[in-house]
Amino acid sequence: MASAEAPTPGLRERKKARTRATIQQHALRLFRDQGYNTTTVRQIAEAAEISESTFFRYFPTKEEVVVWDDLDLRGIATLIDQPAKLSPIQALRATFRQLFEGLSTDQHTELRERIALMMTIPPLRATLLDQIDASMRQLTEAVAVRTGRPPDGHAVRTLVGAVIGVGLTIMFTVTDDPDADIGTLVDEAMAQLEAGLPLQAP
Amino acid sequence: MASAEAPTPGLRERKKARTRATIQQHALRLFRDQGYNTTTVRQIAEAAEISESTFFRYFPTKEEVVVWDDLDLRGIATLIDQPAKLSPIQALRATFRQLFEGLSTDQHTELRERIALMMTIPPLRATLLDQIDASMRQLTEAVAVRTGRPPDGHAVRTLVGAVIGVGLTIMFTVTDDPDADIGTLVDEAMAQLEAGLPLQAP
Amino acid sequence: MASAEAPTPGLRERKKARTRATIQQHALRLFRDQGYNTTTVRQIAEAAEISESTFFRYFPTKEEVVVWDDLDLRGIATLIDQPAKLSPIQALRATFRQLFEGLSTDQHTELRERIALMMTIPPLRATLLDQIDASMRQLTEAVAVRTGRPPDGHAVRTLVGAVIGVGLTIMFTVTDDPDADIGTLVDEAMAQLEAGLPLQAP
Amino acid sequence: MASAEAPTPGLRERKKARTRATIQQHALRLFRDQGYNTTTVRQIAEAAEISESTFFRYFPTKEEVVVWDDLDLRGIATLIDQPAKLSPIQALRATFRQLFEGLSTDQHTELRERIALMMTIPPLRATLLDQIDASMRQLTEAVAVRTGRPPDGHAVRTLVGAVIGVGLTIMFTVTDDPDADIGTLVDEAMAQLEAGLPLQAP
DNA sequence: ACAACCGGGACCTCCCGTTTTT
DNA sequence: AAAAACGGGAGGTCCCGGTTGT
Repeated sequence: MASAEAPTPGLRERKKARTRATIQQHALRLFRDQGYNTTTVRQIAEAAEISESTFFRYFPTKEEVVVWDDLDLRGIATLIDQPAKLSPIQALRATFRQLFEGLSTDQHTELRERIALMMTIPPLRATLLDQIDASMRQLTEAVAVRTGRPPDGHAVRTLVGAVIGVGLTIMFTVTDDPDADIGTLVDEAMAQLEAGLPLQAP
Repeated sequence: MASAEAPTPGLRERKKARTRATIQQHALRLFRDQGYNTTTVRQIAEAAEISESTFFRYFPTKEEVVVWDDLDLRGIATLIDQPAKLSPIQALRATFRQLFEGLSTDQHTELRERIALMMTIPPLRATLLDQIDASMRQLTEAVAVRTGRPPDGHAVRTLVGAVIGVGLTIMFTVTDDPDADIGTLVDEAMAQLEAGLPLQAP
Repeated sequence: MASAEAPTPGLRERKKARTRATIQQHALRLFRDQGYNTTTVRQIAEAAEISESTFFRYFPTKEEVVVWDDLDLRGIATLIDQPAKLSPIQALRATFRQLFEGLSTDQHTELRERIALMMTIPPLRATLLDQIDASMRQLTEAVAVRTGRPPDGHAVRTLVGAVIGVGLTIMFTVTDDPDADIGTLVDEAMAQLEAGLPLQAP
Repeated sequence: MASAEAPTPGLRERKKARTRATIQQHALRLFRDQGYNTTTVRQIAEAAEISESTFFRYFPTKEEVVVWDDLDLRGIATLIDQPAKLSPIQALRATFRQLFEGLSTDQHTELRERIALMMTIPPLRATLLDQIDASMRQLTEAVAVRTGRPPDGHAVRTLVGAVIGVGLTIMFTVTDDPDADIGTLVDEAMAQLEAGLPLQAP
């Protein structure tokens, strides 16, 4: 199978994942309360009840604690599992829907906060291009596999570019309007892409 | 008066502006050569032949030295001039075609170099988000006007997002492959968008 | 008895010795390739395919991995085995000859590298005096036993001092000239000591 | 001119030199009292009443605080003045005798204290190798000149090594036994070297 | 006024002893 | 008994505000 991971990854792995999530939650809370630059790694470590060393074992830099995300990983796996008869955009739409439906309210809030931070804090904005680049590569590869086309073909790249672009739009929107629902925005946008971007002149 | 600025700002002001520009040039050169984080303020100060203290008199933080306002999109006027019967994507495609056809070889080369710079130099990457934001706003406004829809509607934003996204893809492509022709890439991508991103599963 | 070691130390002991040697070899290679301070214990452990904890079970500190040597131990045993009729210097010369003859080419190279490291890396230089001190005490004791003199007598100490001193000289020589053969240098120097340091004014 | 420096280097320079010396003194005192590894840079900084940053401005690493160029061997001139008919060892013995006879009681005490310091304080032990190296080179050169042999020949080097080695022995002895008379120890040891290290098996 | 200097603190890497999991 | 993980803390670089010297 494609996802060659044990279904229950062992106690160790689960604990690590939990610790990782805990650190991120405390960090985001502190960032929200008192700002990014004025929050020290030491404070995060104390809040998460770990040592500073452990923090850096989980996140190589302070920036990564905001940037890190396992949505990409899960997203790819979910995408692969979509029925083969769906078109790429349909498959992506289904994937996103599943991903966002699986989020609890807390996770949804956290996601929004991370987006807002990434769009707002200069050193984090600086890393956004890397994020985009990485996401594009993963998506391109997955779409190429689904459609049997070469991953460096223009058709695949253009489609992925459009998807990433609407994602960016939504990140701007969410940053401006904290009440917006990400899942809904994404689904509507994907529907529009699926329909061929119908927006005729009046 | 506060807002009363002299038309010729006086010798002292001009000298300050020149120093400011000098510092910025040296900083950007060093950033390009050896990266942002690995370039120290001391090195910038030495290159610009000033003291570290003086650096901080001109720029409150190291991050500020990167502010960059040169690039922007000129094409709104061309977009507005397109025949009203064209759909937004058709109008955009025509606009881009005219813009790139109007470029001399030198201009084309320069454009590619600027793109490669922006994608390559970390602090410029950091400002890319501002560029994207500004471009999105302008495009959104123009498309809203063309279509008579509200500029904050999701349909318009999604369309603009997709266009910007394929633009990003092309910037990545051009950076990787210096022989690619930007105009052709853009036109092909817009054609694909116009066709509704047809990419069915095999 | 303290000195009662089994002649064949048992499988477990032999395996430990082999692991110890493996760790040391990888460490020395890494030190040579990328420097002492810039080589981490983690890298050594990975190269030797053990865990960090295991590294510290075999060597209490990172420094010890360079300093450690079983030549001394074996040297004393070999010295004791020399015929009683040999003078101390003759016995030492025979001992050294046997020791160096027993070295493979690889061991010889490794010995030279360790010497060069110890002479070159500051924190290791710092431990050299301890090495010398320990060697002197062992040698003094052994020579005192052979000659039936008190180990704190000046005659014994002076002789041992001279031997250690020429050893130091050879270490300097080997560090400067990597092509020198340690065994030959030692044997020549011991011959000269045996002859009473004949070096008359012309 | 060789030393192209102003005779009075300005208040700033003098203050820097004083700070540098102060830091070094406090560091060495702490190293002696509580060991090198167990003394932190923070402690040194506090003792010298500076900040940690300032410490690292003066010394790039903790190790560097130990660089020490004060001690050196003055005796080459005396050695050269010895009658040409003396063998190298005889000449050295005469040289040492004259040097130690010329020492006042205070100078003798100070010499012993410096020896004890160098043997006791780890970072100074670390520099001992440099001292030995320098001494060896000077001695080698002088002996080579006296005997008309090449300074890189093994005979000369071995002889010098032996002399340095007995010197080391004596330094150990003096450190252990503060009542020993250095001059006497040196003279006896040189006599033994002169006699060809006679120490037969019983 | 401008350079040099200093202090304080954040970030991050590394070492190494201790605890937990397998 | 081996590994992995963790804790604690030192070393060392950098940023940036404030002070002192020229």
